[in-house]
Amino acid sequence: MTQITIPQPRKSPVQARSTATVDAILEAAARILESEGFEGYTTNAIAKRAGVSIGSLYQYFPNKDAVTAALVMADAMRLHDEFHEAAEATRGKEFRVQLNALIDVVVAHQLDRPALARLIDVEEHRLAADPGLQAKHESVLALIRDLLVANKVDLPFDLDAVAKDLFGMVHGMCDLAGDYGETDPDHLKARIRHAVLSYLGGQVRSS
Amino acid sequence: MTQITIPQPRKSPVQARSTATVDAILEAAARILESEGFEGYTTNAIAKRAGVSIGSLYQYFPNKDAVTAALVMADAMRLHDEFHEAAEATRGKEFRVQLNALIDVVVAHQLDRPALARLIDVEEHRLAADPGLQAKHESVLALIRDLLVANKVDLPFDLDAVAKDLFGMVHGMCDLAGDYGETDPDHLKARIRHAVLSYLGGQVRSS
DNA sequence: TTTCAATATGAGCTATTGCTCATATTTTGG
DNA sequence: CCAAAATATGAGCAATAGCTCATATTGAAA
Repeated sequence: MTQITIPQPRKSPVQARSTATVDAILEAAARILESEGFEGYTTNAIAKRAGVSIGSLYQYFPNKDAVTAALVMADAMRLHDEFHEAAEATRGKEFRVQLNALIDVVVAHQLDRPALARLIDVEEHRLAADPGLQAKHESVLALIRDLLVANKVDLPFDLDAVAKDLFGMVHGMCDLAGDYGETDPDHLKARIRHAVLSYLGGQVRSS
Repeated sequence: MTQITIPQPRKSPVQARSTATVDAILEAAARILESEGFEGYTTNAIAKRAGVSIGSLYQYFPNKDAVTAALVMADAMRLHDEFHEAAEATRGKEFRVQLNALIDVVVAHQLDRPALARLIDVEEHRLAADPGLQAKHESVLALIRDLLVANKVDLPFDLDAVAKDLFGMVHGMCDLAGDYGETDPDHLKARIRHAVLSYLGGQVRSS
């Protein structure tokens, strides 16, 4: 596995104009990845679709990987924030309600743009060195684990592993559902809830 | 999503010599994907690593995608065959035993070369048009579903969806375990069994 | 208004990629 | 042993990638 280092942005945007440029570039990058895959994912294509010159792109991103890294980071951030919001919004409620809220977030995030999610996943691995990314992931898993601890879940496995398992299984089920073009998100959610709740077994009672 | 058609092999190898060449090319392709990712995955690199001239590669594969398609197909075939063997070997035994055998196959397949498995997954999507591939997948899912039917699993979801869910969740758990560098496959298997068995809930009894 | 920093532009350089083709070598069947 | 078929070779072409840089435009502070 080749090691990849992502240099810091060449310039930080200070005027409103340039922030818009950066945003347009990231949005264009996402859209191209989604519609063309890695094939059409070139810096020239990104710039063109963003309605921006190639020179502008390279004024804010030192290289192609930096664009991708920013895209991946934005995605991770979104999941992270939505996850924490959902946890906040259901604080103190029934364990089952809290779990459902978190499941909804992950399902929505994954089903929103399935093709994009999958490719971001791959790039996420290639750029895994980025400590910021790992921190976001750890944070999401930690939140799940805390929820398990708070609700005194007791299983023959350590809770870190359980947190990973839950996240992984939800992810995996969404992926395959996306592949087979499942249309009804509620049916999927129902099954995922069933999977999660039964994994946690007798542990899920009303408070 | 750009549509991709994979032309048939230019020539079919007939002598032992050329079969070896084809094998070497596929093995090299796998190894490069695994160690360098999409970055280093070029036809020239594949030929070089296979110890074969670039001309030879293009004598058996009409283009780069054809190499990838063959690689993906070989991988799908391996999983498919191992899956059926495991099902055969445990035919008539307890449901739980049969399930465990199938889980072992998937875990082994996924944990064997995790990085390769993930990239193959992506390419599998890009080349999803291939009917042969889809057939293998359907076949694997059908086998799971048959197992569920034979054991009179009764859940509030249709069994096709359940089969997908089981496959997806196992896949997802393996993926994440691989990401976090879990070393002990037995611990992972134990958790996966727990997840699968509890999803199937009270349905899993001794025959 | 003037001045300078911030931002934008895109022609085009260099490196690399997928791939071809004319040629050489090996194997096989008679 | 010999032709014809199968296989192997690799220099190099056309296309395209990532990226630079000299130049132009815009915005804001004075």
